[in-house]
Formats: sequence, C-alpha cells, structure tokens
Amino acid sequence: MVRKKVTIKEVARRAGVSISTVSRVLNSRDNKYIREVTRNKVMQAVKELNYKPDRRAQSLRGVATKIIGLIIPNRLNPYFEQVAQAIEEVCFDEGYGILLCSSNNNQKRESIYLDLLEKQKVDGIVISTVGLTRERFNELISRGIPVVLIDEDVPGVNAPAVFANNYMGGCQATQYLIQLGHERIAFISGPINLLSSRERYRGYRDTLAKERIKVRKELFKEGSFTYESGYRATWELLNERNKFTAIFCSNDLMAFGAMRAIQDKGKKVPWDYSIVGFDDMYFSSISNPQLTTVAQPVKEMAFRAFIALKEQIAEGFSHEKSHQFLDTKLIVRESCRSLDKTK
Amino acid sequence: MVRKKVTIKEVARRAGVSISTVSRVLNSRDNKYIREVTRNKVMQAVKELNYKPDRRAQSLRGVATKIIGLIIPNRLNPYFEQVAQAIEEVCFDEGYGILLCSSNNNQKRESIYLDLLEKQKVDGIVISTVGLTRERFNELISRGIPVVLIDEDVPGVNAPAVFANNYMGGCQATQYLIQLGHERIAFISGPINLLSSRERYRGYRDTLAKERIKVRKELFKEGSFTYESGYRATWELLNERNKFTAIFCSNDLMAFGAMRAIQDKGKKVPWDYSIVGFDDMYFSSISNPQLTTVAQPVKEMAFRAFIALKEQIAEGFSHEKSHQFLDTKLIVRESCRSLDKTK
DNA sequence: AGGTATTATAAAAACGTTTCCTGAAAACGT
DNA sequence: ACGTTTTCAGGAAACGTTTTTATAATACCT
Repeated sequence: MVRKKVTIKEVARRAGVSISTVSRVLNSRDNKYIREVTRNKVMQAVKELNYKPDRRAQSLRGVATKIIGLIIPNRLNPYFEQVAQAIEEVCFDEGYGILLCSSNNNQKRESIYLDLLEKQKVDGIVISTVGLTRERFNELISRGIPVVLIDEDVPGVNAPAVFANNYMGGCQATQYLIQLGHERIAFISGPINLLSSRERYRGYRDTLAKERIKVRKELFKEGSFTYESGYRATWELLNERNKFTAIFCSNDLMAFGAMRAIQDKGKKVPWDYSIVGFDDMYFSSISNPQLTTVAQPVKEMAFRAFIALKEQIAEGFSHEKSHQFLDTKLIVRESCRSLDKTK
Repeated sequence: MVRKKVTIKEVARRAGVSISTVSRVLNSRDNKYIREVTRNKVMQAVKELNYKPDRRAQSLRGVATKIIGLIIPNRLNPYFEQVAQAIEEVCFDEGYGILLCSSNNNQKRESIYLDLLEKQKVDGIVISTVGLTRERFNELISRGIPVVLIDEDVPGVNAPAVFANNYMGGCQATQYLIQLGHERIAFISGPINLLSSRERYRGYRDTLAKERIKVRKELFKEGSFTYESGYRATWELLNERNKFTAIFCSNDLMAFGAMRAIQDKGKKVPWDYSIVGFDDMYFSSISNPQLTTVAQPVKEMAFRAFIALKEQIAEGFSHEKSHQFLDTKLIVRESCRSLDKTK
C-alpha cells in the first residue's frame, strides 16, 4: 500500500527526458528554450504521477522555504487570533505556510520557538514578543533571519516593526469617557513591562491632565491581560470603595472580567459603571452588553508586517529600522453611558 | 552584516575533525565509538558557532520533518482555536512545529492547503474537514502521508479518527431541557452536510421521541455555525410566532447569536427563553449570561489525535481504521431556567 | 613480533532539487 | 559546403545533512 514516492526522477523517466529538463519545464522562467512537444511530455508525466516538488530539496538549493513563523503570546486572547488570521490571509494568497507558535506569555517558551523556527529555516519571523531581549533578536537577525516586530516593540532591535498607536488609543478612550461626563476613571493596565501597556497608560494620564483631572493612583491596577486579572482588579477596586464611575481596561479580555465583577457585585454596566476596552476582538461585538472599545487596525498591521517581511527577504536584509504606527479607532457600543443629567 | 551561514562543515573545520564525526557526536546514539576528547572538541565548536542542524537537510536524508499540519475550518470560532491550542501543547513537548491552516469553511481552500502540506513534507496531518471527499483523502494517504481526522468524520477514509460523541451531546442537552420542563424546544442546526451536525440533531430527535414529545419541523432551522446565522435563525423563529420556550443551538457561536436576537426582541435569557449551546468555548464561561452548553473533551481529543498520528508515523502507516468517540459533558451555567412552577 | 579484534575517524554516497556548464542539432549566413 | 548562431537537452555539481563503507590506529592475543 505504501506507494513509491514520486520524485522528479520518476517524472523524467516517464517523460523520457532528463531531470534537468523536467526542472526547467517546471520553473518555466526561460522555457523558450524548450520544445513544445517536450514541454507537453513533461507536463503530461507530471500530471499523471501527480508530482509535487519537494520543498525541502528545493529550498536546500536556495529557493525560499515558503514558510514563515508567527509567534504570538497567547491563544486564549482572540485579539492575537485576529492578528494570526489576518497574517494567514495575506500569506495564503502568496502560497506561504505559517508555523504558528504561541508562547503562552512565557519567555523561555518563546525562545525555544525561535530556535525551532531557525532550525526549520523559515523565510522570516513575525513576532509579538513577551519580553525577549534586544540581544536575543539582534543575534537572530545577524544570522540572516528576517524578523518583524508586531504589536510590541523592543527598543534597539534592528528590525522593522509595526504596531498600533497605543498612546493614541489611550487618549481616545479617556477622552470619550471624559466627554460623557466621567471624571473618576479607573485604569486597569496590562503588564507594565510591556511597552504597549505603558503607552496606553500614558495616553490615559496625559488626557486626564489635559482636561485638568487629577490622576488618582488608587484607581490604577495592574493586570495581566487576562479575564481573571480584570475580574480581580475590578473586584478590588469595588471593595476598596473608591469612588469611580468608569473603568478603562487595557484590553477587552480584562474588560469582560471587569463587567463580570461589577455584575457579581449586583451592579450594572453601563448604568452603574461605564467600561471601555482595548483591542476590539470579535466577542466585543457580540457580548452583552456589547463592549465599547479601542480598535486596533489588525488587518492593516498584518498586511504591513507581511510586506515588511517580504521586503527583507527580497532585499537581503537591508534592516533599516522602520517603525510604523497605525491609528487606533474608538468603537462606540453599549458599555458606556453619559453622566450628563440633561440627556 | 550578513554573516556566513554556519553549517556542519564549519563546525567540523573548527573542531579539526571530519563532517561525519560531528554528525556522529550530535546524533549520539552510538557515541561509545567516540573519544571523550573528540566529543568535547566538537561540542565546543558547536557551542561557539551556535550551530543548529538544518532540518531540511536532515529530513531529506530521512529524518522526520518535525512539522505536522493542522487544518481547521474556521478561525473565528474559538472552539477550533481550543483544538489548535491543545494540539500545539502536545506538539510543543515533543519538539514538533505546527503548520496551521484554516480553510474558512471552503473546500477549495482546504484542498489547496492539503497540497501545501504535502509539498512541505509534513510528518502528518490532522484535519477537521469541511467536506472533502473520501477519494481526496485516500489518495493523500496512499501517497504515504499520515492523516488523522478530528471532529468531523468522512466515512470510508482509511485513517484513524477521533471525535466527540455528538449524538450523546445532542441527547444530553435535550434531556436537560426536558428535565427543566421544556417541551417546545427549537433546534438550530449546523450545516446538515456535516455528519457532526446530523448527529447532534439525531440526539435531539431521539431524546424528544423517547420522552414522547412531538418533533416539530417548524422549530428546526439550519444555520452555518456562525453568530450571524444563529441570530437570523432565532429572529425567524421569533417572527414566525411559533411557540417555544427553549432553543438548542448546535454550537456556542450560534447560541450567542440567538441570545442577541432574543434580547433585540425585548425578551430575556433565560427568563423568556432558555438556551443551550454546544462546544463550550472559552467565551461561554465569561459571557453574560454564561452559557449552558455541551462541552467537547477538546484536550483529550487533541491528545488522542496526536498519539494516533505518531503511531502512524512510527509504524509506517498501518492505517487500521480506528474511530474513537469521546464523551461529551453538559456544563450547566446560567442560560436555562426551569419551567417548573413549584420550583 | 605478527596477526586479529577493537576502537576511532574519515571518505563517499545518498536524499530531491536547481543551475551551471557543456554539447548536439538545427537554422542561418555566406 | 562551411562556419557561426541559436535552440534544445543532458551531465554534473551543489545545497547540508546522515549513514554506510573504508581505513587507520590501537589493544589484545599467541
């Protein structure tokens, strides 16, 4: 039952022609030097045998692997799924496969995956890191592997990077809340070792300051981008009986945790507390209530990341550091209400 | 800046030893025929050069690729994400990489991905198909590629398969609803061309019949496993003014659509209508209300699928058809209520 | 000391491609 | 008829490994 593997040699034999001829027919750049009849014989044989060139062998000879590696921090967070999906979409069109790796927010694991991708000789890597060092990346890059950073920056890395303008998003959410009449706005942050977290927070602070609202540190909680951490942070906030009317959560998952905590306390969103999230993952549009949130331009990010990667692959690693910040956008849905009495 | 690629040859030269010696040291099965001092020299060189064997070259010589392909229908449905995550988990431990492909419920695309995986010479494929033919799979298998079916069966395919006992799940959900006092239970199905859909429906019918409750065909709707289709089906149900008190949705995503439709009609879950879903995806536990649903043993399925794949890889394709049905489990949460007056 | 095991290393073949180099045949110009 | 291009196809090297085979060096036996 184990049929013989069909190689280019088989094809050649069947077509009564040499290996090199088969190859030349297939990589038909210059098939002007091939007789129509030969071409047909070969194609015929290829078809009959259902021959598919072995990518490993091809790539050994220097052709691209047509695989890229994608490393994301977390599968449970649908936001990264969206990133992955978007990247897959653009890869599919170009015949690229994706070696998908989720680091589970674990640096060790991320590093192991990096090794795996290197061994597999992927054409390039796009990564949303959870905090690997500049050195680790530059080392990789110096070994000739194209890398592009997405979503999370690592200052000093010699690679293009594309992310959402997290600062802008922080501003937008805060501004919106203020505009609705909120002044006591709690902030639940992501891990502060991540630049993206800090940027969102900076947006929040600056906007508050701009509007001459005091930044209260008792209204700040650090979470870890998980549902549970959002729940916990909100629960604490609620128990500490600090006065606040709104929470700005650094991502949607935590926002859901916050909503649940509020509900478990017998309060209602948005009547008692307004919530805004960050990411705009799919569930934010179908949850109850639907979540007002800051959307990241995921598709655009994925597209740009892929382009940047291809550029590097093609140009033999020019590695000019090009950072691209993409605009975020506030998506107003149901989880916030206006405090304006007149309304 | 483009440093020379480090190959086994470099290592050999640096260690002052032949290529074969390096290889033998590394694949140290029989390194009893290697002098301690040589071993050290080689290891030293490997370390200094940070040498990592090229997987393409290795696998050309017959070693495993250490990549498996995973094809799922749909990225938007977190259920499949969970499957993917579970499989990734077991792969990671064994050093396998996963080429993740989502077919987007498109057979053409699924087939293209199958080709891609074949070209990449993955060690095996686990696939949740959206309806490719028996022939397509058997052809693939006859070419020596281990395949295991997961989640959705294709009768007549010469490969092991593992899925949840969908029939059982259908029974459990229906039984539960009946037990709560519901008799008019609507059913929103997945695509009926999928066996898993039909099995769930069969469970529903049989349970109704067993309890001597009439199966009303006006309470049946076919959806497509998407949120939108669940919304639409429910909306129709509601507009047709058929009397019913509960809906059994063939997956959670449609259940969310149903809940929204009900809410948009000004009704409440579970007060006006009880809902039960199928899959138990992550969001079902954090939604509002939390969804009562039939859980599939995703981790167990993934584990078994991987084991089955490895067996095939190791045993050179025995291909005895081994179907494994795993038990489903009803997870009671907040989306159903009892109609029992006394309660 | 001479022969044979044993141990340690190197050389070479193979995996499936692509591509460079070479050469034959046809076409062309005179 | 002969030389020169042009068109077509095959041979062989190369990619980076592993593995088989061969060879060299040592140890062991008598």
